[in-house]
Amino acid sequence: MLSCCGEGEGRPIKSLVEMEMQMQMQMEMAAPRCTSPGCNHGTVIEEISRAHELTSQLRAFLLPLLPSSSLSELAVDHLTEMIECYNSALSMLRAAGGCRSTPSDASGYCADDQKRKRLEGSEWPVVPKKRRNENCRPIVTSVLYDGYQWRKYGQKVIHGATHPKSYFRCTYSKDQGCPATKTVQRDESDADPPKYIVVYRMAHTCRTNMDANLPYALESSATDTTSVVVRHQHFCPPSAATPNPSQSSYLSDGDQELMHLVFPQEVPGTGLDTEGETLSLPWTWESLELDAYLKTMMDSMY
DNA sequence: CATATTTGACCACG
DNA sequence: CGTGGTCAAATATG
Repeated sequence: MLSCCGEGEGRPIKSLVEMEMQMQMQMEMAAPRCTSPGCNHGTVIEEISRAHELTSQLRAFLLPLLPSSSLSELAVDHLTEMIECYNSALSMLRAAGGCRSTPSDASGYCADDQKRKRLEGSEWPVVPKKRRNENCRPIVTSVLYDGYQWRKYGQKVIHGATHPKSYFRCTYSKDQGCPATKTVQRDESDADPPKYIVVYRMAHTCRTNMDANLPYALESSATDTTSVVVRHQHFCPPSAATPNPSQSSYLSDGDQELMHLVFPQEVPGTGLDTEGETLSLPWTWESLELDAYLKTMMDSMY
């Protein structure tokens, strides 16, 4: 019934590789344009930001589809690495061109390796009461689902900001000592769809998502349906996997609107109502005409 | 009962 | 001392 691990197994991978190549080409083409006289620096940043956003969406959309295989992990790794590259490129461009950066972007992009090493050997939740903006990865995106499971632990009204900032830590922070945290704050602009400034701190050390799901998928490998269902439970956006609003990491205080970010309006049949309270899920791509949607995504990049 | 969110308090940084 | 990040008790939900 669900063909995620069936005959269509190779298709997502193929699409993924093709799209990776195209997006990398776009990124390579965008950078040189930046150096030409009269180049609109902001436009280049805008284009790369768009590519970054689309890559993030692509990764989120493909996670539930990929079968459990080393090739799938490789593909996801590539996508993740691409996102990192976009971040790096954006930070370099912003630093070089003095362009507007996000509020938390003052120190620019920097890898988390430093901080990861610093935290090695320490026990959760030994984290500084207050962190600086060092070792953070600010991202401006309209898609909040990033494939990880987050637990909200705080919300603050930030001085001068219209919208509150939400604080999330990895769901497995206690179980596995994963130090990953992130903050999400809606951008001040009235962009449609609304943009969110997501600041990631620390890298995930937990084995979740792809890896953590492998045992489940393998155990139920006898029936593809079960396998897929389990995978959906883990990969679904938190708001979808946990219809209970109080158990959603994204639905607090005015964040109801975030629901559509997980299920973009271009994707039909998500079963979401406008209140974000009733979900006719599980979320399945079966009726989503993935190919058509991916094609639309790619077309929008050119 | 287990798990997740909410929210006021606390605390460190600048 | 103001601000932002985190804690933890209260609360909500299945």
